[in-house]
Amino acid sequence: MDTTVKYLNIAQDLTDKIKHDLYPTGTLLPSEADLTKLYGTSRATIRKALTELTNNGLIQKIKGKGSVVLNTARFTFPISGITTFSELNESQQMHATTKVLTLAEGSLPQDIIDQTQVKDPRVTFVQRLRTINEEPIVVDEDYILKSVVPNIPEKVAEHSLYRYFEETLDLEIAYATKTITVEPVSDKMCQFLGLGATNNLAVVVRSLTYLNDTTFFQYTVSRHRPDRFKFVDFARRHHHGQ
Amino acid sequence: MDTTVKYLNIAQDLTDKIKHDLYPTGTLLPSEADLTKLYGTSRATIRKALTELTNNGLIQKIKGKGSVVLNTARFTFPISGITTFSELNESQQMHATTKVLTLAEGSLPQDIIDQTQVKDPRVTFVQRLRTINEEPIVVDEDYILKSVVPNIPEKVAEHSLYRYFEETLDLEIAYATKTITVEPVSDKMCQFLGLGATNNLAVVVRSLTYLNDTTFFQYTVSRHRPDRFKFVDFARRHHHGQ
DNA sequence: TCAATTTACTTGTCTAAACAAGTGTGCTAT
DNA sequence: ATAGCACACTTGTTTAGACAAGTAAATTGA
Repeated sequence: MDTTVKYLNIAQDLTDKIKHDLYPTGTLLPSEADLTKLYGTSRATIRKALTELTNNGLIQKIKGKGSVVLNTARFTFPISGITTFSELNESQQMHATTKVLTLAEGSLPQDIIDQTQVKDPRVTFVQRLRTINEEPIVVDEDYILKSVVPNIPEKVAEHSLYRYFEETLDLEIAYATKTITVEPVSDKMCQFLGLGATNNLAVVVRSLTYLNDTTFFQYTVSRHRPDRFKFVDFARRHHHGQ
Repeated sequence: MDTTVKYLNIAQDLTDKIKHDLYPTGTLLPSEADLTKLYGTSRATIRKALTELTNNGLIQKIKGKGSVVLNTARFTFPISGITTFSELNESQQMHATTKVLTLAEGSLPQDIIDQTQVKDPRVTFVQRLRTINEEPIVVDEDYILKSVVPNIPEKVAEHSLYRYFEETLDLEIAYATKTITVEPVSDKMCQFLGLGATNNLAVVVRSLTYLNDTTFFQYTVSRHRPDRFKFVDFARRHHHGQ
């Protein structure tokens, strides 16, 4: 929490104050000059903090006017960015469970080997069923490179892979590429998800996850019940000028 | 194109060079010091340009090493951010058409009035069917506030709304919130999308779009054929530290 | 030979300062 | 009264410099 990095601390502090309605939606934040005095820092540092808030969709800066606090109420379900099931579960108040269906050694699917040019395709394969309020929501299949994570204890699979990666192994997860499609799934998958016979479609989210040093280390296929799937995104318009 | 803003020009130049393989995937960009000399500018400006590339998923910066060019080949279909059908159509090479099904005046749906607190709910309603290679792909329904855009010529609806907003009306589109869900749709919608009787599910993307001064001005509901829908995203991991 | 240290180079953070440009208020001259 | 202007305040861009901290290769010492 004490990041020792000023601009992140300031960004966190401003974020907290916005969430606690100390800076209400629709009002202006103090000007950069005022914030500079308030936090006893330089304007460049304040601006770096405000850039964070802008990227997170918390404020909109207007030249000549100031920083408007945006309505963040609709954003209580932020699945954009890389957020995990456990983190989602903790931020919301829900009765969620994770059941490990499979935990085994195996190899990365061939198309992913081709895509990532990985040398050593040995992986730990984890298949898990996630439920919320006793209702099946999603089946996650993770392929985790053994060259990066040699083994995964069963207890870890039952809880949070990411916490194990980041807190125990000190891996620095940096970025991921995701695709979302809708596809028919196998009968067994329909059973897991509790899908009726009339409809065998699931929402499939495929992720390739990379570490800070750009090494690929995890491939995930998540199959969601279509009637329980919701993806929320905040997007800024980049000026697509010629 | 000549933005007169240095860091954006540099970012565009570096982006072009990466796309043309002048800086190949997996190699390092010149160091910030070298780029400073190359472009005859300050390091802060170079760093602002590199931040753009980082946000766009083109490079990964590694402290002490440099900026690694990422494999952008898989990203030829970037629907993340706010990108429109027309822009997509032009960047890819496809035979796409737009057919205007409805162009009328109306009112914003009540739930959106509540969500946005808009005072004047009068809108122009545009319903359009998009096809690619003679195949129906998506039906877009746009509700555009008359208080911001008084009227929309039919010819504009046939081509690009955004080009009209940005280039003709000089509106500055800033950000949008999106949700993606999967929902059953009406029989008529099934007809438009060419969906068989066995399956009446469509991928529904709802967007609330805002201008630079935070005024809400457009609500869009897009219903996609599930078997033709693909959403691609690049996401960075924010450190969810305590 | 090999481990430890130094050194050079890299990115990350922070500061202070200047000017450009957009917004809004209020005064002034007509 | 009102149109126009000046002024104060806002964010946006750019510069130059300093130090911290991570990486990797070269050097040194045992």
